[in-house]
Amino acid sequence: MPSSAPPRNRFERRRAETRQALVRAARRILAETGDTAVSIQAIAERADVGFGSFYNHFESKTELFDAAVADALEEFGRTFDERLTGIDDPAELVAAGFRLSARMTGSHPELMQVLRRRGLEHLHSDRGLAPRALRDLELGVASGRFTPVEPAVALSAVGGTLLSLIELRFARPDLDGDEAATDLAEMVLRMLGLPAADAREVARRPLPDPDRSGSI
Amino acid sequence: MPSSAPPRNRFERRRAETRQALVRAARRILAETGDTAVSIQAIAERADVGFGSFYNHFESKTELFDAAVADALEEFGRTFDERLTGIDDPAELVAAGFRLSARMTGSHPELMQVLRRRGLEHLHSDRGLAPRALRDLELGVASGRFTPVEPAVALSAVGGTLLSLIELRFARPDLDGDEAATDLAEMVLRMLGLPAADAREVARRPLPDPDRSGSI
DNA sequence: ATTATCTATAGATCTATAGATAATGC
DNA sequence: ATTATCTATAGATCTATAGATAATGC
Repeated sequence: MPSSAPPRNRFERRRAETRQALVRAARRILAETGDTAVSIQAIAERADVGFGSFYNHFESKTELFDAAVADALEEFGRTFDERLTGIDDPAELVAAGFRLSARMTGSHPELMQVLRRRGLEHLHSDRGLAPRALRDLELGVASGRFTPVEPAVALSAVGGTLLSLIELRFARPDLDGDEAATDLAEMVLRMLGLPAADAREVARRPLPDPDRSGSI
Repeated sequence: MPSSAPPRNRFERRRAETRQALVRAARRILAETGDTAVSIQAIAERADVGFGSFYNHFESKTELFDAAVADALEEFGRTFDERLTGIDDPAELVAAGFRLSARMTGSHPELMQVLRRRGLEHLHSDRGLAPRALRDLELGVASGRFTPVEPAVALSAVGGTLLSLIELRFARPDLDGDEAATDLAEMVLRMLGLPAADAREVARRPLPDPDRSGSI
């Protein structure tokens, strides 16, 4: 996958656009129904791309949908990078991540639906967000802020709770999302070993400003 | 669904057996590949049942797979009932549930794989385990053992963590499962508001004996 | 007589590819 | 000249049903 090489000429740009159209269509389908048995014809139509073009880019539906999930995960990670860099207290980072995720169910619903359906199976992946989360958790333990525990177990706890927050946002839109996220973040910080008072305070620190970047 | 009426005569028994064969085949397929696009023909073969029989019991694959998930959830709940009745401290109940679930990935792998793939979408269902878990969490809050919080948020936290424990057991079979479950249970109890020392103690209480019931 | 299962099959749908068409590189 | 896209289609596969077969109820 030459995802590193940016398109040089018009050929490559057009090719990349067709591929992106297919990936975006797959993301929409994943978010709306999750039905990966949908026909390649329907996918191509959704992408507004000739039917045969599919085979210029992917060998199977599985391959396409995997690419779509990877694409969503990457966008999720990018948003985290944009919005959360500069926070170096691991506890605050966890809390901010929870609250940012809750807000993203409103601003990036399609992306979050994909995560909702496919996130669990990437929790212990060695690419994407998982390794970074692991590192932050280990950092928190090393600095004495978190109670020592097997890193994979801590990752499970935090990741599972985050996914269930996303599920909660979609399953119970009647609840106040930001409040739920804050409460859950506070709970997660207690889980990681922060004293109750600290957990309460850290979970309620204001999120960093969106800077000049658009809407979130 | 006349799931309440037990089969009276040989006709009804045979009919129920055919249906069960289809459901069990669907459970195996869900556990092994999760590929719900598999053909009805392949399902019928797997169940060792004539192809046309499928339509005597289900109108679509979706209907069959939903029944298979419901079947798995029910078995999960039944096992909890058998093994955890008699525990009335909500904190101990949560901890025992975590450790029992971890063990079940070894003793009931197929069942737990189904849960792994489909559990999240049933977290806030109004049938099955969710309502009971909600009740226990509310009980814990009422008795002062747990810190007060919106019940659905507590359910998200506990359920999400449990699902990620199941994921962890399958993704990292190299880790000691019972130890991971105990550690995670301890963390969840802290999350719910137990003091660290209490959480540690409760999470390590011995599980109730399997009584005369077979192997777990 | 009734009911469920099984086998066979028509018709629909889907996949993968071949060949024509259109756009750009050099 | 090269390359990607698009259209058309052959062949494979899948679904849903019709009708035959087998088993039980009464």
